[in-house]
Amino acid sequence: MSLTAPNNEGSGGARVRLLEAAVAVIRTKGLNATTVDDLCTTAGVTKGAFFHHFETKQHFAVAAARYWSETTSTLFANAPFHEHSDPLQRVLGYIEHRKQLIQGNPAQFSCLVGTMVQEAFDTEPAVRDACAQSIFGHADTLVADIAAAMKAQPPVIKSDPVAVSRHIQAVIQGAFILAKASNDPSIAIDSIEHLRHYIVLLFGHTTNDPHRASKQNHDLANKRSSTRTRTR
Amino acid sequence: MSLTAPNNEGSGGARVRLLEAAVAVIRTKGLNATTVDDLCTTAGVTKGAFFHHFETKQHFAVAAARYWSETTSTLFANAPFHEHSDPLQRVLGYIEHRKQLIQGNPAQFSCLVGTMVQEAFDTEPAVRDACAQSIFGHADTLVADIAAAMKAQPPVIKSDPVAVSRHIQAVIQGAFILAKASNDPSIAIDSIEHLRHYIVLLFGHTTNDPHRASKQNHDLANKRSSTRTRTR
DNA sequence: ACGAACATACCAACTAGTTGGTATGGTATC
DNA sequence: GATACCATACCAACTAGTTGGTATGTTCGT
Repeated sequence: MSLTAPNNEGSGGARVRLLEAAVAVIRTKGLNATTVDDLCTTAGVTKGAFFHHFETKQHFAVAAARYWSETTSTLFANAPFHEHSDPLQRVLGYIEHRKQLIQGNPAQFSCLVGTMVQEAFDTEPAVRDACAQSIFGHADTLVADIAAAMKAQPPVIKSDPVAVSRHIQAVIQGAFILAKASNDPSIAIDSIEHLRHYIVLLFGHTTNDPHRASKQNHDLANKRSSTRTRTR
Repeated sequence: MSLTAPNNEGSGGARVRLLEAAVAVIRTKGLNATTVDDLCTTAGVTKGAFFHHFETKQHFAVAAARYWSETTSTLFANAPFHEHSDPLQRVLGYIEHRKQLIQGNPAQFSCLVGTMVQEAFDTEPAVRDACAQSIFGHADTLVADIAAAMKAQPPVIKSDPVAVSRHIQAVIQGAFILAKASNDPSIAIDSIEHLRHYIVLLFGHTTNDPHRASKQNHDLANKRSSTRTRTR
């Protein structure tokens, strides 16, 4: 067993440690303000390790976006809201799930790729595309349920399931910006709540019953082991 | 008259030229990627002028946020949607107005302070606060109309006018992020359209009449001289 | 002539990326 | 089953270029 290893993870961990560091640091400072040295210090590795695993900082940003996609998609795939039998309840359960993830500092609950794409969209196409794949790939996971809900009960305003799934992401991303500006998560939560109202109204549930979906979701969460770690 | 002046605006213009440059450059590259030299080159002035007018780059960012607030608030104050007699139509007119401003490159229609706050919220409180004042100050301009609309016709789900005004801003900000990621303004437009649907549904107008507010707004715009320059 | 509004030249600190080297674990050979 | 060989993972020191900021002029309106 190695006694000289400076980190306590043994060999092979630098890459993942750097990507984890990216999630933490870039969400607080943004992509351009995050230096390679920042990342190395946070990850507990040296610059040599960084450029061994990643050709350039830009390549690293792309890898970070993909890493973000992979880790978050796993979390959402295992979230309890999928167990609802009704597709509309699954959609509302997703929104409720997103709402419950919003707490603490914006750097802890906001979206890595939403932050990065603002800085990279016009200057680094590769990073932008990786962020786009992350956002729209995530949105796509909602389309089937939205479409099924529309088939079961036609919306009061004719809508495209894909466009609705993207609108949901837009509201969430916008809520993060307002939370960052105000330094107050509750403002983001309020906006997600309005998003939930919209979906409810869109499917003709005009009665105001704010606790219904929320309660069902909560019950499901208690049935399982709560696997909350972080948000998207 | 000066013959030696390197810029064609005469003396005293450097400050405004730098602030105009900030709007253009920061919206495409972000705050941290924008160097002081970038700003000076774009503005056609030298570094000496920059640091004559602004103590530090951070102070400049605060000034840019305030300048953004001032210029955009003037534009919105003079927009034609205020002429609607019905408060709900004024709110829908605002949304329609925002939708029509979305075209071309995201750098041309997206929000300066929404971009900046993502980079500055945790590292530069002064910049964050200036951005917050810009966003929430703008949202506040909608509150009176939303409240009046609610008094005239109670919403189907009880809502706070302030929270609704902020939700509107959240959707718009989120729409910008999706437009940047996809490099496609139409995705942002789709989301604003869903926002309009939400307001319509919230006030009980369950009939799908998508052309009504849009048409009225368009008629108003034709009555006046179109003063479109740029968005917020 | 005097201060406000610039311009020019410069610097110390920082940044992405490089170089040359070391530690380690696996594998083929005998 | 020891040894030579090698690829991968990593480290410390260095470099060329960039960055925010400064020190010292110069110009111009009044």
